[in-house]
Amino acid sequence: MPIVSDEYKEEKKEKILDSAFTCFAKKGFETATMDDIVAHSGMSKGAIYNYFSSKEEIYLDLLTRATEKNFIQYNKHFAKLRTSISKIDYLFNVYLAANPIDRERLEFVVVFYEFNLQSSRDPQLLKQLKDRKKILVDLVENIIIEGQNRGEFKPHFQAALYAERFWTIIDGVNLHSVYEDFPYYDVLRELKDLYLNELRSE
Amino acid sequence: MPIVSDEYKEEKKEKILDSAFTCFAKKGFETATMDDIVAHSGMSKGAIYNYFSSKEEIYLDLLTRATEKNFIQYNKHFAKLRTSISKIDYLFNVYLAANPIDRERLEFVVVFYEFNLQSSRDPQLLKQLKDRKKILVDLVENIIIEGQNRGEFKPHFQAALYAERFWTIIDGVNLHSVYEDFPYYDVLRELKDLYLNELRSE
Amino acid sequence: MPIVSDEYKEEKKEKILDSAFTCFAKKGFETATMDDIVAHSGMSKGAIYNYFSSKEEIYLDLLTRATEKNFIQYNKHFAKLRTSISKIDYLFNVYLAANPIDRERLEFVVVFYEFNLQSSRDPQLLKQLKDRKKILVDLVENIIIEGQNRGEFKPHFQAALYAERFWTIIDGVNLHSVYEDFPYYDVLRELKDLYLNELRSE
Amino acid sequence: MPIVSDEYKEEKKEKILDSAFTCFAKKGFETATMDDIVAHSGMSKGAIYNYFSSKEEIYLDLLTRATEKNFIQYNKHFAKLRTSISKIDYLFNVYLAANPIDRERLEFVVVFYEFNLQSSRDPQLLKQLKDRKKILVDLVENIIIEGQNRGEFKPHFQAALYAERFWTIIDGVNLHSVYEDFPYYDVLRELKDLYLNELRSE
DNA sequence: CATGAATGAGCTTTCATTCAT
DNA sequence: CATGAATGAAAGCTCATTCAT
Repeated sequence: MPIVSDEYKEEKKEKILDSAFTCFAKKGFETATMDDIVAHSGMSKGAIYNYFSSKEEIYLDLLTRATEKNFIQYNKHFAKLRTSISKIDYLFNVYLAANPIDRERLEFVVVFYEFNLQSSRDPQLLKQLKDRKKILVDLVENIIIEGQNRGEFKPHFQAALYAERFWTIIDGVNLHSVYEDFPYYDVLRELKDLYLNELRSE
Repeated sequence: MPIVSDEYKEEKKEKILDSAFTCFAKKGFETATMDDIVAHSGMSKGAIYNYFSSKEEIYLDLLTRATEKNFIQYNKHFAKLRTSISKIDYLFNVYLAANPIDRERLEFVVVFYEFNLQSSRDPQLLKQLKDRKKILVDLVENIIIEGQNRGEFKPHFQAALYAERFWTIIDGVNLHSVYEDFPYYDVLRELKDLYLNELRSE
Repeated sequence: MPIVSDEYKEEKKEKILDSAFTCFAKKGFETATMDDIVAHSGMSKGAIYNYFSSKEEIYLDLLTRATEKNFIQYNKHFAKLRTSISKIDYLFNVYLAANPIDRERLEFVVVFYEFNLQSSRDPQLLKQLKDRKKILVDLVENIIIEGQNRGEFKPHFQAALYAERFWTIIDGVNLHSVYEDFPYYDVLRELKDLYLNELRSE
Repeated sequence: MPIVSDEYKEEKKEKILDSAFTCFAKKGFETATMDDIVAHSGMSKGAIYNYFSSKEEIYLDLLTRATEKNFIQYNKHFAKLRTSISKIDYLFNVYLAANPIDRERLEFVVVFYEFNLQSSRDPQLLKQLKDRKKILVDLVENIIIEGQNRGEFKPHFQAALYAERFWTIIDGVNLHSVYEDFPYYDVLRELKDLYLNELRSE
């Protein structure tokens, strides 16, 4: 008979993660302190350590959840779509719909890419990161293969490579969106058209 | 009346910057300590503070110089090239020639992009970064305009936008090279062909 | 009107003390945490605080009970013995019978002597410790006096001093048993013979 | 060309060790804090960490030095003595000369034995402790062998065992000296006479 | 009585920076 | 100019104790 429900605990965890995200976004992982998170969350230091055993664990959980959330969201939407082309189209549109100068989105991008870079120094983190990336690459790769089977896409393309290219483009554009006057929408729009035109069977 | 020559000073500065780069690359800016730099450079702590007034200043100088060095290198090479297309080709080749799994290159990439992301939090850094980026975008933009004037490239393309796209691609590919098994060469090769084919006048 | 019986309470207390002893033995008083005791006992933190008001109180109770237990055990056995010499003999034999490399015994020794040393810093603890020691010294002293009255022991010996010497020997040997290869049995045996030979009337 | 001399550094180290000893003696190793040592030494926290890399290292150095100091002192004095008996006599006298209620001596005893007990939990510490003990046992053992060769001592005694007994006695007496009214002098005196009488050849 | 989540003072340790030599 | 010992404000984390449920 637990004192509090699992929902209660999950809520607390999310509250901590929310505060942590805000702090990491504002200052970066290294620079943000546990005291920052304590102050922002309004919880006590001990309480936070009851839910996470280290600052790094918070960081990891944050990223894991973000990935999962996106993945679930994508798949959920794909269920409503018939053609493969509309799925790729949808993925591009997710990023095209984003407001490149939206503060919150930008913060997320920064925290997220910093994590990527940071992890290049830690084999354990890198492993996790690669797992995550594989999930996303596979997602696109499967759409492409499906599209090739359905005759929507050129059959001779290497699906895996083409999937890699998709995320390369997305990440390149995202990264550049930290520059205030980057023509995010125009560049991404063009790259999308290029991507889809090349892929489509004539 | 300075006691030591400017050359001497410049040499010392470069020695510090070299060590600092190695340390930042290995551990990241926050995690690398002044003691690391002291140990790697073989200089004393006081000596380093004679040339740079803070760890951050070292970081900034490092990035400024890196950009300048690249810019000078590019321009130097362009002088030998006649056609605009060969210049764009050269720029792509610089990155295609890079060994994506070379440790040192990867470390540079990581330090460099970390700096980009970090700067999103500091208006002063962002300003510097944007200046730097403008130099690089202008570099490509000018090549494109030149190529349009020479009839090498399609005339109706927006040169600025197309230049932005160039760096978006490069940065996207670079960023992904932290994943050990990223097909760096294949993805970049394809993106290059796509880029040039679209640009070229028929 | 207590809700639970005293037996119930005593049982719980002993359960806590058992766990606490194990934890103190394994890590030492300072290093062992209440969480360790909670984990080992399977009880809740609140429950433990219902029976003891602090970690220190647990420690004290533990030692008090250990002494009492020994004292009672000794006296119980003495009832069966006729001569004074056999009583001293018995006391030595208790320690000779101990396995010097037995993990549990060693842990008890360590916890016990740590407590002694710790108490030298706290007048209140020291008082308690001295009371305990007096009980043990008196125990031996009384045996010696008894033996002198019965003509078993040399009459001119100062019983109190000789009793002190007994425990000095025991504690010295115990303390050295933390060194793995200490010839515990041989040293104690010799010291016992010496002790008894000197004491015995010719 | 170091900024400060080695003597300067050694002095600082000793200053830290002195303060640390006082603090450990007053509160015990676990309870004494680095802030205590900082306050007592008058040095800054950083300065202390320039000389020792952790609280534990200070503790270890303290004990190592104490042992060495004693060992050197003993040997130095032995050089002046001719007979083996006078050497054993000297060793006993060192402890007989000690004032059992001297605060400083008592504190040293407590810190020292706490270290012994603590080390029973840490294989690395235990190793160090056993090395130290071997040195001291060997010291006495060699005197006894020497005395046997010279005809001063009974030839059939096991020197090693007899040396062990010596330190058992010393440690037993020392340990009991934490009880304020322990007849330290009388007990030790008796034990010394007993020890020497038995050892001496008739 | 039992529970275990919450508290927050306090711990060891780090490190950018200063400054006497 | 060079040196590296000294500084001390934080940092991440622990844990005895409390108390609402």
